Amino acid sequence: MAKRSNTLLHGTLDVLILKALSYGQQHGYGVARWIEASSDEVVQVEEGSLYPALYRMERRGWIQAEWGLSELNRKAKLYEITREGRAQLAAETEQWRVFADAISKVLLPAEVNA
Amino acid sequence: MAKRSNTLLHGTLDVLILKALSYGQQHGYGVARWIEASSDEVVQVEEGSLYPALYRMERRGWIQAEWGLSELNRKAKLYEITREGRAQLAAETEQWRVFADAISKVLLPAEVNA
DNA sequence: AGAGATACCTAGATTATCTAGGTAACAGGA
DNA sequence: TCCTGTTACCTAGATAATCTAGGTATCTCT
Repeated sequence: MAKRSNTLLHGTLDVLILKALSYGQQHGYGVARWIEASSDEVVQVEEGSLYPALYRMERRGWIQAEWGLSELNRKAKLYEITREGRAQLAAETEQWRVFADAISKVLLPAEVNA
Repeated sequence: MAKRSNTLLHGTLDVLILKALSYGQQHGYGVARWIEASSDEVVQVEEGSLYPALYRMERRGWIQAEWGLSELNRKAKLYEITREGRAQLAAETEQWRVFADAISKVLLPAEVNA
């Protein structure tokens, strides 16, 4: 709805993709839809960001791809998270937790609900 | 301590600077120290990021600078938040809240403490 | 005299994202 | 049959923020 040129997304797209794939094999398009849906459409995944991210992550060994068919029987590249990817997911999730807590503490000092 | 090449910081440095200045006039170096201290050293503010950010924000009218003296009586450029800066601070704080909530909901679905 | 802290500045590299295009196949309605 | 919308993938180039790695100058303390 709101057009958000998402500078905040920087650095979080990878971990979101890993999270999506942690629930099972999925193709890129599906990963994007999953992220948008489970963030209540707050995060918009542009395809020009998505596919380069998938290549990057495959190159780094966090995910693996194979050609197959989507649920709708269309040609699709199916991605799977690797063991290294799961380790990365855990590490980045923790990093996010620490970072988000820190920023929130600075920005929202009134809401002392930790 | 940990060297964090902070890709997560992307987009949040500006709002942290605005927050720092919302408490009163301050020089760049002091802003950096304040951000680090109040984030419990989680956020490290590199000077190569800080000063370009200050210029950027002054150019956008969010802050205003004048030369003066620091608490230690050294030459320092003192920054003040403008009316537009306060509006920006409010907007970006709200954006952060929405974004952080969304990401946390995706990454930490077990912690349903909202 | 030298080290360390304070305070500022900048060029260039890096890197992730977005813009704005493109292909192809299929479904459904007019 | 045509046309639109959806699914699914891809990429070149632009944009933008940060980091690296230097630099200057002043002051204090040993």
